[in-house]
This record gives sequence, C-alpha cells and structure tokens, in this order.
Amino acid sequence: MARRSDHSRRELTAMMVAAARAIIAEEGVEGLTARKLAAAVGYSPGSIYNLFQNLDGLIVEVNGETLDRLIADLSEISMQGDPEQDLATIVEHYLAFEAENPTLWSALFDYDLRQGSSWPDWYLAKIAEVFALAEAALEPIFGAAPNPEKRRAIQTLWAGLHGITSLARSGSLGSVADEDARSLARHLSRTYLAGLMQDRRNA
Amino acid sequence: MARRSDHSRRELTAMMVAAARAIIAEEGVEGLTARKLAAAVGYSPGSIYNLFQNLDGLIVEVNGETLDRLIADLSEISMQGDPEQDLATIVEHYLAFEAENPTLWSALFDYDLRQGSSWPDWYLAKIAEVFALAEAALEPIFGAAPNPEKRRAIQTLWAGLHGITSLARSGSLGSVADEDARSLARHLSRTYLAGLMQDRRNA
DNA sequence: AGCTCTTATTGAACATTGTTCAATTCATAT
DNA sequence: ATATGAATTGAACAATGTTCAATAAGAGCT
Repeated sequence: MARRSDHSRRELTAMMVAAARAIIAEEGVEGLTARKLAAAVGYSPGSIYNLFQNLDGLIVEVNGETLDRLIADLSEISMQGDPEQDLATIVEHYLAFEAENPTLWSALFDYDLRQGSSWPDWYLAKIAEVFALAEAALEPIFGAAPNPEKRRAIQTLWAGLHGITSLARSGSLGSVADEDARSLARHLSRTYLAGLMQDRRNA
Repeated sequence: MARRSDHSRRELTAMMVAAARAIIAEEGVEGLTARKLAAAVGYSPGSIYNLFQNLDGLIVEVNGETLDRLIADLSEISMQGDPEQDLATIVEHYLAFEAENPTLWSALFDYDLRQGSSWPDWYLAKIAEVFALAEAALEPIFGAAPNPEKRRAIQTLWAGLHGITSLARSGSLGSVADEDARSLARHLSRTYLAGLMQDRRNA
C-alpha cells in the first residue's frame, strides 16, 4: 500500500496528470485506462477517483496543459504587420504543433466529453486565449480593439484548418495524404484571407 | 433458436444494417452494441460475426447508406450557373442534412475506424461522388472537365464546413452555438469563394 | 507510549463491452 | 433415413470505468 505521506494531494494530482499525458502522447487518448494509469504512478485504480471525478477529469487537465503549450508556442510569434505573412506563420505553427503532438492534439480537438460533463470555464478561457493570439495577425485589417469580424475570421480559419487535418487523418477526404492536407491548409488560409480583404474593399 | 430459413443471408444482413442504422440514429454510434443489435433483430450476438467481421463493418455499411442518401439529396440540386448562389445552396443542403441526421452524420465524419481497418474502396468512391456533385457549382469558374483546382476547392470548402460544425458541436470553439456555426459556415463559403475568384483574376 | 479519530488507500466486485468458438440445431442432398 | 455442412447459439474471456466496504496510516491528544 502506498503510504499516505508519500505524496501530498497536489503532488499526486500532478503525478497522475503527468502520467496521463505520457500515456496519451504514447498511445492516444483511447490508451488511457484507469488500471494503466494507476500502475504508472504506483497507486491503485481506486485512488484516481479520490482526486478526479472520472477519467474525463484527467483528460481535461491534460488538454489544459496542451493548451498552455500551444499558447506559449503561439506567443513566440512576432507579427510583422503583414496579415498574409503573419497568418501563414500561424498556420505553420498550427501544423507543426499538431504534427509534433498528434495524439495530444487529437485529445484536445477530437475528443468528446461524455454526456453530462462539459469543458470548465478556465478551459474555454484558454481556447479564447489561443484565438486572441491568432487575431493579432489581423490587426492591420480590423484594428487592435476587440472586433466581432476579426474574431469570426479567426474562428472560421481555425475551424477550417481543423476540418482539413481531421478529415484527412480519418481518411474521409478520399486520397488526401498528410502533405496534401498541409497544402490544403495553406491554400485555405491564403484564399480565405483574400476573400476577407475583398469583402473589406467592397464594404 | 432462430431457424436458419427464417431469413436468407442477404435478408439478415439487411436487417442488421437497418437495425444498426436505427440505433445509431437514436442513440449515436456509441449506443451501438452487439447485444443490443442482436436483440433488435431477434438473433444472438454471435450471429453478427457470421455476417460482419466486427461492429466496424456494420458502421461502414450504415455510413455507406448515409452517403447514398446524401448523394441523392445533393443530386436534386439544379445548378443555376451562378457559383455564389449554387455554392450557397450546397451549404444549405449540407447544413440541413446534418441537422436532420446528427448522429448518422457524426458516424460518417467523426467516427474513427479502429487501428487495422480502413474504409473500403466503394466507400471512398461514394465520397468522391459527393465531391463531384458539389464541384458542379464551380463549373462556371473551372469548366466542366476534371480539374485539380476545382477538386481542391471543394475539398477545402467541405473540410472547412466540417471543421466549423464539428468544433462547434464539441464546444471547442468557445461560446459558438448552433446557429452561430451555421452563420460561420455561410460566411466561410462566401468568403472563400470570393478569394478563389480573386485568385483567378490575378492569374 | 498508547489511544482515538480522520482520511488516504486498497482491491475485490459489478455491470458492461467486443469477440470467440465448441456445441447444437437445422435444412438439404443423397 | 442418413449424412453433410452450414447457421445459430450462448457461455466464456479479457477488458473496460467506476464504486465502496474494509483496512491501514498518520496526526493529535493524554
């Protein structure tokens, strides 16, 4: 039996999240099982449920960390003031991050919480932070202040990238390979931006 | 024991696919279990595996039917020769079909086959058929003949719509409700098309 | 030291899952 | 009738997430 003073509640929580992240990174979210996680931290399965309501609670924490990393990654971009170039940079970061963390990414954007639970507020705040960072690329067009159209443009583009990579991964786009998906993603961002600016000119 | 002459192999296969479709339509793809399906057709769980390699095989068949319905639905569109309007019509059909068949749609585009199996060729052919129908809207721009750019445009748009609706459904777009997603979808199609035509003008 | 009390930890248990396969039953051909 | 071969069964297996009574452990107190 693990001795109760081996780790504080906080330490054990952190250990479990770390172990869960390692398992998801290695085997995907479907590889995360209670018994495997328990073995990884040297506790029994039941102990997981002292700290988390269920396995979804763990996944939420892991995704939260992934969002932190994504935020850190996007924060390093220094915008040049050219929407075309800056948006392209964001797309490259998006694609690179996803390529380097495929299973964690999938847990983040493909995983559906079971009926009854939903993403907590701090989680949605992190997603909003991601979008806010991406919006910076469009400041030359829409200004620095919060702007519904700017917000909508980033949501649309982000979702579009997600659709391309996720359909390509599942094979539902027909014979679209990995590199094709990357090319489609770049094409979408370029073309969508062109349309945006066209809209602006006509308005 | 069900008597072997109650139903032919073909009949029983059809019954199982129909029952599987009903279950998925009602409870989603995660509600499809071997025992529930067996009870629905009045056979034992083991009988499923006489006709299908596993449950994924059934899901493939159900998705195939859904694709047939989608193809039939899109086939009824009579193109007006105006890409803007015709593309908008396709988007409306996309959104309407998804809204009317949410769980079947999810099985079609969100479900991941387990490691080891992949979509059969006839399945990918149906998806190609869907895309071919949508491509008709872009004939005024790219011509009637097969055209890689036309193909790419439809793949991009379709994937983009998928990304918007799927992220909105999972809640990963922040506070984007159903109706917002529909609005984003329309916006994407309009703006992307504008970008496409801009590209053409510059080329 | 001992005794009590609170709480962390366990691990067996439960219901449910997909899938397998020996045994059984059935229809048909001989 | 009898034999053959295939359809059907349902018990069995190995997993799964989750629960919870039992237990162990440490802290506080005398």
